[in-house]
Amino acid sequence: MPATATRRSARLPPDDRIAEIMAHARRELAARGHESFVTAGVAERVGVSEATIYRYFPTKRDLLLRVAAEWFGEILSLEPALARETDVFEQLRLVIRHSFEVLRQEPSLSRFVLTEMRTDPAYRSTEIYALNRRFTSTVVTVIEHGIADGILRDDVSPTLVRDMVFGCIENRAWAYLREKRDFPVEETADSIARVVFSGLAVEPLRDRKRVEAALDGLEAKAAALGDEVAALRALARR
Amino acid sequence: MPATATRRSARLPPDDRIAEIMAHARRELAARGHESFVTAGVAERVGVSEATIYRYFPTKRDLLLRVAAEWFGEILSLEPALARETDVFEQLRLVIRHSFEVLRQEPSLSRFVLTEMRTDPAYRSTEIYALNRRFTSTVVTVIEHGIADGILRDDVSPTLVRDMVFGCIENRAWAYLREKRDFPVEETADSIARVVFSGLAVEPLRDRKRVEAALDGLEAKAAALGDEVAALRALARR
DNA sequence: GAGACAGACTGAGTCAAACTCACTTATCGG
DNA sequence: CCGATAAGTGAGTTTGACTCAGTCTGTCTC
Repeated sequence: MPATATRRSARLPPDDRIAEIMAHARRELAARGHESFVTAGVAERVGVSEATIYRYFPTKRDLLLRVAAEWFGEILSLEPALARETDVFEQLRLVIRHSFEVLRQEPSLSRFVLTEMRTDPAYRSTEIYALNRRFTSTVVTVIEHGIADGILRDDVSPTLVRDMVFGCIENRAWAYLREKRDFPVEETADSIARVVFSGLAVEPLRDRKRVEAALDGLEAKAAALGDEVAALRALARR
Repeated sequence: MPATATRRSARLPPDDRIAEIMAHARRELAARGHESFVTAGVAERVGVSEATIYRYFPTKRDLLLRVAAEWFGEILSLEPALARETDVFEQLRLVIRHSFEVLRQEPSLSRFVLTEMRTDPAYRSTEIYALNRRFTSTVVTVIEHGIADGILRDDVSPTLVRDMVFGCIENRAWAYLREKRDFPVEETADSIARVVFSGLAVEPLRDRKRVEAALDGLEAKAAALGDEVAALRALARR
């Protein structure tokens, strides 16, 4: 073993090599963002020639896709313990806050998913799509539960609410993803949850029903009293 | 004039050449999308060498930016006659519908603005940003008017509503921008406007106040009648 | 322990597309 | 009609994705 040996990577079984490439690719993606992600950089990190990467991944895009899917999967597996929380408002707030935290902690991944994946005509057959769908569906479920419990109005499509919530999250997050401008996660999550909740709450209507019942009662009573008074007056006049 | 002359473009004053390049670049962008927009293609369309394009535009990105800004400006100048409409709900519906129409009629431009521009760290100093801001601000104005007129609740940030509305529009439009899957513009615009409007409408509260006043009146009247009846009863018993 | 072999690995390319530059030449004021 | 100005370009360079013919090595067989 000569001292000049440029410690080249030893020969490895495919699965190990693939895992190693993906691990380094993730670091490259996290560090530089997908815009300046270069295969040569990954090759150097791994200590292997570029051709080796192309042995296992047909294209750079394919490598990025697999890396992103794996990474995204790991992150989403850390879902907040929604099940334990029973309050609809609190559940909604947790999901929104978790989204913001993911966006803030992994900006490079988020940017890639948001700008590169969504534009792909094959997006819907992507693993990322399935993962994202599973994640956003928690909002739909929460809303549906709210409706079932009679807490939320039933005349609004839960998927429309989902699109509004996540669309809003993205819009708010872009300033951070672009310019690293920090923003109040807690506060924003709270505002969004509150708008959705108060906008969809069924409470005003329920109040009105109670009031209507009270009105009916009062009117009946007033009428009865009126009659009685009239009767008494007639009696008194006699 | 030999028959073999490859009708090269004649020498032109800078402004004319710039205009010509931008016109052809727009066609190229519309036809192929920004992903496969190549400067060589534009050069060929114009009938000029690639170097000529680089004489007037420092980078391909710069050319695209200027083309997009011009194009976007023209489209947004065709704003629907919102001023004439006084109904808050109707105004909201019109803005949303107009957005969908722009997205559908110019998918290549939309994709470019949505995926390439927003990611740019310098986005906020872009002309596109200013234009987009002016456009989306109509929603903020509409909401603010609604609040001022007492039609909408005043405890919700209009800019949050703006982000929800446009975020939702984008999410709904992506399926179309990706896969040319058509979608019901009218219906979706209507749904969004309705959610926002009914979610923020102040009506239930106003109703309740009127009802509370009526209740107070009735209760007072009932009490008065009760007293009178008691007095009359006493009189009658005598 | 030797020889064969599969297949992991790579050096040295090709190719496409953005971008550059030294040079050419049309046009226009005088 | 001439010369200066600047519009225009052919022939590059560069960068980065991707390819391929061939090399080398760990393992398996006998």
